[in-house]
Amino acid sequence: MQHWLLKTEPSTFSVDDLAAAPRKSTSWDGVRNYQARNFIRDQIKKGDEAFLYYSSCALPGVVAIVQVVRAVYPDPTAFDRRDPHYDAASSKQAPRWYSCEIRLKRRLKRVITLAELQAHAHDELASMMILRAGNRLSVTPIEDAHWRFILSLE
DNA sequence: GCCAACGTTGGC
DNA sequence: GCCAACGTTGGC
Repeated sequence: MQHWLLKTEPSTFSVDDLAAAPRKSTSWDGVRNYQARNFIRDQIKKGDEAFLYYSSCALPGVVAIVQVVRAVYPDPTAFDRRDPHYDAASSKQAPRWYSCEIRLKRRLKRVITLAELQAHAHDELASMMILRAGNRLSVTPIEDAHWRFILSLE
C-alpha cells in the first residue's frame, strides 16, 4: 500500500467539509496538473492512505488521514461547462483529467505543521517532496519511513 | 524545439 | 501584499 499527501486549501475544501459529506467521502477532483494527474491515474490504488494537508492558510500542515475508497475514474468536473475546472479538451471518449474518491479515516489529534516538518527536512524527512523549495504539486507520494515519522510527531 | 512572457501557487 | 519557484503558452 502506497501513501500519499493531498493538498487542499481549507477555505475551499476543509476536513470539516469532508466530515460532513455523505459517508464522509468525496470525489477528489479538479486536479489540473499533469504530474499530479499521472499519480492519480497510474499509481493511486483503492485502499491507499493519504495525509490531508492544508496550504495557503494561517497554519499550513497535515490535519487528517484519508483512505482511497474508489480508484481512478475520469474527472467529472472536466465535462461540466458550469464548473470552474471545465476543460473543453477533455472528452468522455478521451479523458484528460482523473479523480479518485477518498473517505475521512480520522483527524489527527493536532495539526502537524509545515514548520515542524521543515525542522526535519535535513534528517528524518530528507527528500520529502512537499518540503522542496517551490513545491506546487497537489498530489505527492510519501515514503513509508516519512509516513511513520510524521505520525510519530502526533 | 527553444525560450521569453505570463499565470499560478503558496509560504511568509 | 510580496516574491520565488514553477508550469504553461505561444511566437519563431
